[in-house]
Amino acid sequence: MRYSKELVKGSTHLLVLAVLETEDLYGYKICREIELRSQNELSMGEGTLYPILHALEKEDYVESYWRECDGRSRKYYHITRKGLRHLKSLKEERNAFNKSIDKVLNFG
Amino acid sequence: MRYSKELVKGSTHLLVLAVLETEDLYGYKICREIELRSQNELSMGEGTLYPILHALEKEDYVESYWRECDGRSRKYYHITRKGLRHLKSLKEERNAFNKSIDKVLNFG
DNA sequence: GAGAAATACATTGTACCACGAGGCATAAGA
DNA sequence: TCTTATGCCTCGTGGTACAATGTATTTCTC
Repeated sequence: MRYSKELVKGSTHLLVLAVLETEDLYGYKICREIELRSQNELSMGEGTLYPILHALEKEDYVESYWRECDGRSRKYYHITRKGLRHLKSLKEERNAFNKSIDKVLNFG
Repeated sequence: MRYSKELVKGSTHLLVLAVLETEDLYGYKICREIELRSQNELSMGEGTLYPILHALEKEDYVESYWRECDGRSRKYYHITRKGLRHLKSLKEERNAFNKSIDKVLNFG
């Protein structure tokens, strides 16, 4: 990513789930979608994305299925209801965390 | 901290420098100050803080000096001009990063 | 039609970093 | 006296983003 590796941590699952909230997508397309939405300010490598997708699937936050299209097989990911709840809680955690940081930064 | 370890990453140096911007403090007090300012929503362990202070000093973002007070020796840290510049850039990076995340979350 | 670039999946090894657990010592309060 | 708070520090662990690498297909360019 453009940002320090450490800042990015903790936001990757959030980003992936947020993109999948809109529509089912396959891995490669998720990377492109994150770049598109962030106007190329964020870009998640595939070496980062695929392990995340597998982890999310293992926890039943997403489901995968293969789909043939344009004579090409792609592995699509679909966010589950559990995943939607998780996404919501990740967003809330992010908001609360940012507020806490702001308290320290803008104290007094 | 109350928050997931990963969210916290990338914000620790920012927090420490932000606290030192106001006044010189020693390690133990920095921990307490972060708790105070965040109303106990953030709490940095000493095992986290001290390595950070040493790293910040190594990069000339802070300077340390020993001071005797109340019959007790404490190692105070002072933010340098270089440290102030670094703090400013960390704040800017944080703002930009949050905006980028928001773009992905609130797309379309 | 040949070669390059994009598409698409994935694994592995590395480096970094927050944190808990410990260690040591002194001062204050119960 | 004993516990708690203060105050410094180190080390081992686990988690995680990422680069590097591998494989295969399709599309674009010359």
